[in-house]
Amino acid sequence: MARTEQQNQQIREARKEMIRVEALKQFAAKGFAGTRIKDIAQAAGIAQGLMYHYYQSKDAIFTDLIEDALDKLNQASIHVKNMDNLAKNKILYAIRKIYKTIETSERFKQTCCLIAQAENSTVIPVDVKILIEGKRDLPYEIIAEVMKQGQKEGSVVEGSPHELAILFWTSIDGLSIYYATHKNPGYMPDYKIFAAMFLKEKNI
Amino acid sequence: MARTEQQNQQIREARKEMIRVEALKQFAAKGFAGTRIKDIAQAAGIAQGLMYHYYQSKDAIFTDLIEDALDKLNQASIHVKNMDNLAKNKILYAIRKIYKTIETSERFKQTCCLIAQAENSTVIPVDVKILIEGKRDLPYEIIAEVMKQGQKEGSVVEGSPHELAILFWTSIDGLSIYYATHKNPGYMPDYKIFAAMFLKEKNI
DNA sequence: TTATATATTGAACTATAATTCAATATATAA
DNA sequence: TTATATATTGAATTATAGTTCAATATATAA
Repeated sequence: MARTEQQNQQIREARKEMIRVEALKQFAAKGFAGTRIKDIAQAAGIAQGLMYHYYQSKDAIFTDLIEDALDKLNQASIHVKNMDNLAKNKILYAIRKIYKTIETSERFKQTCCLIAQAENSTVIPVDVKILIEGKRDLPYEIIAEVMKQGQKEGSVVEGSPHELAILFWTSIDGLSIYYATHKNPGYMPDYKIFAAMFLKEKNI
Repeated sequence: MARTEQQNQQIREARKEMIRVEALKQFAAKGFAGTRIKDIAQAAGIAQGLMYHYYQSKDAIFTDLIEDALDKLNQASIHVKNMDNLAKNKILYAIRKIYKTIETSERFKQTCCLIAQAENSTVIPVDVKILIEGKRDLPYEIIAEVMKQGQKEGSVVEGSPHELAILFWTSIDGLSIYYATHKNPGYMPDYKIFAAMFLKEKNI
């Protein structure tokens, strides 16, 4: 016999993780169509053929990343939804958290960028389209609900909660794409400025 | 002899315009890497080979579109810069104009989306990179100047004018990408909500 | 040390997309 | 009508990228 099954599992998972890390970088920066398997393999320091020992196809890597990213985003959204607090504070918490994490975590920034690109792209694998179809709405719905709550509480500006949610997420998308591709800045603009779009009181 | 030179010129320009219209649609929806020459030709109703009678390469079509788009954006920015008015009004005018035009003109929406994608993509032809390098800054600079003017006049919120400009354009980018790829809505959220991010007074 | 299961490589293969080109169609000046 | 310059086609060619595979390396249980 050779290695135990457990050892192999461990190696397998470590390699897959390496591939995922590099693939995320590439997909976030270049989009699905613009990313080359060759480049991912090169960045991960392995032969191109080895990619297919761990992932069935380019589509499969992308699908894996997207599924993981959407799940994390949804989990975070649910966390905001379940907070026992004023809508105003939920909104401020969410924005601060997103801003802070984009600033401090390269991987999170790339993840935001990946989702933003995938949700707005028409040239992604059908599996991914279906995945997005099923998981995309929750963050929009939750933010819309929080906006509605805030309007009842008098802290959030007037307007369709759904439109406010679109404004919220599209602005986050735009920012994360910008900061994922522009190396220089590193720091994000003050989150309070962004929050002012939704909150009535300026003194936050 | 056959046709006069003038007649040929006319045909040539009409065909190029047809190609540009369809290419813009495709590039805006799929990005540079995700767009196929075959699809542009098909959409334009011509043989694939004919594309190369009018444009040297896929790169050349893209470059042509980007140059045109950047020039239009810069012209519009200069128009805002030269307005003899309070910063507050310049900002409101700019946002209202952009929102209104994204709403009413498919082509403008696609153009916004094209620029947003190109400026944030690392997989575009080098010529286009250079083009963007040279022409991208003006809209950012002009909005930053207007923000500074507004801060002096007391109408614009505190914070680095440059950061405010980034927030301005990345949010526009996010929105235009969203509305270019999601067919259903058609109408944009109220521009005043977006404007509230930058203006101190809520009663606009 | 040896046997063996799995990891790894790199070249071959296949699929897809960009580009070229020889052949043909077309419009108009003569 | 005819000659001819240019438009147009579609198939051939070339380039690029994804995938497969036979050969080889490696780690460890026995």
